[in-house]
Amino acid sequence: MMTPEEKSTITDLKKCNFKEMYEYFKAKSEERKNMSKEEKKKIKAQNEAIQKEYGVCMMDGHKEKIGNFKIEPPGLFRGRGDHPKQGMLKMRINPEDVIINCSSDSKIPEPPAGHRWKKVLHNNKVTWLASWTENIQGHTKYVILNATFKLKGEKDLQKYEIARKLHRTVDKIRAHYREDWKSKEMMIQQRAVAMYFIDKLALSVDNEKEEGETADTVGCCSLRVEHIKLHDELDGKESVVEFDFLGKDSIRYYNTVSVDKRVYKNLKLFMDNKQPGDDLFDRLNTSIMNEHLNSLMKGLTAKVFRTYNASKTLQEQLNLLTNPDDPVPVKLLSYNRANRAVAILCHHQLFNAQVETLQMKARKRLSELKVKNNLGKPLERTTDPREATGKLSHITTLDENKEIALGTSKLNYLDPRISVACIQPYSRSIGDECASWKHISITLIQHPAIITPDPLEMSVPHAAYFNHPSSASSHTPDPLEMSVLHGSIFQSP
DNA sequence: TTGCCTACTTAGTAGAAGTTCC
DNA sequence: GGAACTTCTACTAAGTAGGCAA
Repeated sequence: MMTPEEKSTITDLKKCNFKEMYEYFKAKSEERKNMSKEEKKKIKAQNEAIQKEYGVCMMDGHKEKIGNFKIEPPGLFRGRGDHPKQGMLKMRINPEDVIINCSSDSKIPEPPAGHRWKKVLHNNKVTWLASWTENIQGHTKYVILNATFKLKGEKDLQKYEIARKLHRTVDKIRAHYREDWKSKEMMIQQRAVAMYFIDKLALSVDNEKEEGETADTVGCCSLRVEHIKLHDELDGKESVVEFDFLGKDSIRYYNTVSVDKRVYKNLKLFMDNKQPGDDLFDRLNTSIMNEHLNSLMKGLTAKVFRTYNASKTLQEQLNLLTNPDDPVPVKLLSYNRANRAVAILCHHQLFNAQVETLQMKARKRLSELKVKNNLGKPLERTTDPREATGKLSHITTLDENKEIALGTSKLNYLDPRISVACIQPYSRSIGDECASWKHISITLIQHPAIITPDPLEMSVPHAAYFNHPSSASSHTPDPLEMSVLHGSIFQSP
């Protein structure tokens, strides 16, 4: 930050020499690297003490970890993609900017000496503990609990239950929107085509955002004419739609899809007499869509289709790829491939310069190891699993996951019960080799729900599935008692 | 109907932390 | 024992969705 005097002196940053700063930070980083074991230990202990004092709270009588108890430090706003506010200064937050939310009978946290809080609330209808408004976009930021907290698991369970409810009625809903393609009313036609895209392609929904305030990204409802091209025929397929747009986080979505003839015809109509920058679905927005969805099924919103199709894909892939007799490494490879199919569906990407180098190395090692094996084929069952070693499976996974991020779907889209049901048979068949379920699941899958099979030991996000009283309902089989086909939770009720 | 606001949920990235290899 | 590799986690941006008021 510059003072007014500095601002009048420094008019062109290109003429500044930042070498000293650069050297300073380089030295700092070097210093960190060269720290002795004792110093590292000391810092770790200090951090743990801070975590112990500020990183926990009591909620409904449970001790819960707080996710982000440290306020965001000042710095340059990064933003993703071509963000108009990229590089703006994110100001320091002072206690005077912070609202505290806690029970009226609790001990109100002390502000730092010489300061006071903006406000202290006692709102027990929300989950946040403190909030402030950031200066870049004027958004409210929250101090919230860590993802492992009880309520989060319960809400997750609800989310997947709605997805399962959708499964039971999805045929009807699909038939309904197919019928609506023929509607005389333009809004209904547009709504039905958008639903088809959301369902078939797992596009995100997209709410309108203020122009010039954020990067120019779109979702299904805000697609513009310039984002799609129609081909009567392409590569031997008929009625092909070519999508090309920037979605959430400015990740490019490029896809060519052969669509239903009626949809193709509708799209032509929607694009008629429009400029490239015009809305494709000009009569549609997310609240129209969600209101309609809720009338078809209580609790249904557009994003549920993504959850449903993701979990359904996992289950289908697991059924297709796994065999109860597979050895553990092969099982793991199959699980990762199924997970990967979901990540592809949901378009979760990984861009990292390091990944490229890692992949190259992995591929090299893979070709050395693979000679007698056929593990390289994506999404196919391996024919001779016994030949697979854990190492080879691991490297194959790495190789196949180029630019595909698996974590997001694991965390937000995959019903953990499917994973539990899938590896359940293993806990019986592996026997003494892998001493415990715990060992298997930690090695196999870093899935929040199945770090350990013991519901009483679970301290992870989806734990509520198994240890909350309401989850004892008929929809939530005890993982230890499950005798369902591995991976099958989408069965008829 | 529209715009705005609040309160979550979903998302990718950097780098710390942990593990394996030589 | 340290370098190289790999995984995990903190961080925070960017979505979704509901509610409310003009």
